[in-house]
Amino acid sequence: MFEGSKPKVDDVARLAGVSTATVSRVLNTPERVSEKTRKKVGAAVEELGYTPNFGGRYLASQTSRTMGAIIPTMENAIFAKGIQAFQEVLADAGITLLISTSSYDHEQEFENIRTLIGQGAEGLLLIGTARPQSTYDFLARRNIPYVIAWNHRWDGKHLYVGFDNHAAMRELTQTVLEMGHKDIAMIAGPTQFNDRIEDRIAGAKAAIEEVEGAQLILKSCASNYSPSLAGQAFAELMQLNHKPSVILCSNDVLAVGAIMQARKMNISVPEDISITGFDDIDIAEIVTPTLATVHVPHGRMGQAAAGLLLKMRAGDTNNKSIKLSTNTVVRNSLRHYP
Amino acid sequence: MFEGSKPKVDDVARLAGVSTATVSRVLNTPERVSEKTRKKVGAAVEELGYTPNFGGRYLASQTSRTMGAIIPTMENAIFAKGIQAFQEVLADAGITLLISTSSYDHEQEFENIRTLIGQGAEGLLLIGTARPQSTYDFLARRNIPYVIAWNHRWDGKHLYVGFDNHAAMRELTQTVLEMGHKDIAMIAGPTQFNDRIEDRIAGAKAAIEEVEGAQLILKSCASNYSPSLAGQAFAELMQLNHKPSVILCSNDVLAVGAIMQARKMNISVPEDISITGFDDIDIAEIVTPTLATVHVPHGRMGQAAAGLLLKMRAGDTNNKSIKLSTNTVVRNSLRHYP
DNA sequence: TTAATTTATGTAAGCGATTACATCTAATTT
DNA sequence: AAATTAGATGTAATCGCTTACATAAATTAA
Repeated sequence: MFEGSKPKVDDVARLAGVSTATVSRVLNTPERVSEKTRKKVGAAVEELGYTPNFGGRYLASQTSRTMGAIIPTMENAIFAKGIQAFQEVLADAGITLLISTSSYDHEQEFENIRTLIGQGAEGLLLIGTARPQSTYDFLARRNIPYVIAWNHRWDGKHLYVGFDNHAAMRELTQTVLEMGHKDIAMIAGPTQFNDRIEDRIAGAKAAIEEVEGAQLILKSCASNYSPSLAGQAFAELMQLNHKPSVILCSNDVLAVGAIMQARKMNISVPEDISITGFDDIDIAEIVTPTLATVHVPHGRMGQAAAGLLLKMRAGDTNNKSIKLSTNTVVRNSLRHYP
Repeated sequence: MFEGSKPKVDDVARLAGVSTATVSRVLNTPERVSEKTRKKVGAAVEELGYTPNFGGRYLASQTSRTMGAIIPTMENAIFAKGIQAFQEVLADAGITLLISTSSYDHEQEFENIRTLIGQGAEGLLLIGTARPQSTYDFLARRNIPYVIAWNHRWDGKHLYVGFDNHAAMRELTQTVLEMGHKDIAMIAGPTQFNDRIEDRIAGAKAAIEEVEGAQLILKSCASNYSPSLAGQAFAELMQLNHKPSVILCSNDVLAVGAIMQARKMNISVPEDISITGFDDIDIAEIVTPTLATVHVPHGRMGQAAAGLLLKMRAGDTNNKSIKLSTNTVVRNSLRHYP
């Protein structure tokens, strides 16, 4: 009780009157130990409050039962649900998840990858594809299984567990076009470290090019998760002579920023202008008017990513990317034009 | 490049033509190595893409440079900002953060604690005080530094980095009372694993008892983070003969649930009824009407918790709890009565 | 009953790093 | 120039655990 130091296998072994090997077996392969000793050892473990030291275990067994996830930020709800689901599946399989955030920075992401690998991560969840080739080379050289989530491409370069941002945005845009909109603006954050946004922009463009007379005004926003910067972008769009009738935002956070700004400026949505988002996070249904957006199955994506990594960890080499479907959700922020 | 196996100190040492001890010194105490060898070793590390193995390092040095945080859930934005700040401070100090979620379950939290300690966590961030004594005993026996965040009590039992939920709720309630409300309802989630909610309820009661003729109807909600269950609780309150003029919700998520339900039922907030929340997360300003709530400095709390744990890790034993101040934010969902 | 097999347990060699201590070289002092 | 000291590097023990192999005990077969 007053011993600050942690009990070790030897302590447990001594108390239970067995060898350290037996203690280890009880912990790792209980079926190989007789009922009787199993109980003795169990009692000793309990009494001492023993927890195996990860370092020793990892070193000896060469397996860490650990995986890593690197997300751009936790502040944004976009990743929360997916990561939560990811973690739950791993926890059920007895795997600990290490999470770190890269702040949308390649160097920091690389540092995080190094650290996680050093910590013994047996698999990595990465968000999106945009990162230097050197990072991929590092991963390949080390032979670390990883999956790319939140996006899906057909390039066959990586294992994806995500959705087709291009197709999803294209579909949403088609819906918008069918409603009669021709003058379409888009507020999107930086694409430099964010392939998802890049694909969404391309998807919108593709849809618009198919319709005669429709045109896109692309307005960039300095951040992908700052409602106030999106509000600023909205305000600038409203100063144009030829105003758009709808604004597609690259995600829900920006869309909400735009809606809030519209309210401030006494511009009513959707009467004066329609606004759409992407992701369908909680706020999409909370904001007034409710936000038309693209629904993304975040939970299922996290689960699928975990499942895939677990399979890879088990040695399964014949794995395929998983494409999840999204769907356009029309809500009050979007209406027919005129 | 094609070697799947990870390079080890020996590999680096061989390539650089030095001993493993020197490689280790370059990595950990570079000032003890001559400029020349430092460069040689650095080049070798670079060429091999070497990352020290955590297990070996931890075992030998007895220091993991790792801390753990256990939060009830990630789905709820309530913890995101604080944890993000916590992680940033740790990362700056070169400490890796391990995060796991307990789903508001004591057993699972205990399991997580064991795992994190096994992983070498040198400090733990826990949310709130409500957990079995046995968990605290375990922590004490192992001599693991921990801080309790998201709450602050004067009992001197733990190191807190948080705010006084009781006082904060009391202050909000006083504001409500000063606006003339007498019939006050409160929607609160389960208190069983959640001391913060318990304190908030007590705080509201304390304020109400001070005012003659004021009374509290406590309506419990089966979850602390389900807007729809809060909506249900709201609907039930609306069936009372003697309806309250204001509903205090134990957090913003529940408050938003109540507001949404009110809208569905064609009850207007705040004309027909006022609603308040707690936490001041993003949605408080997004929802219509904007939500009156208690502002909590989540970011500063995370930073302070990290700072405190770092100090404890450095051996500083004379640490004190940190109480952060909150403030009542009156917004449109709350108005004078009548 | 003895031999063969199965099952349970123990012994001891690593796993990959760090670090106390020893050694060697170079710089400084006397 | 010899003696002392400081600085750089190497040698080898060590951290806590797992596991291949060896051994002992229990069971089954012959």
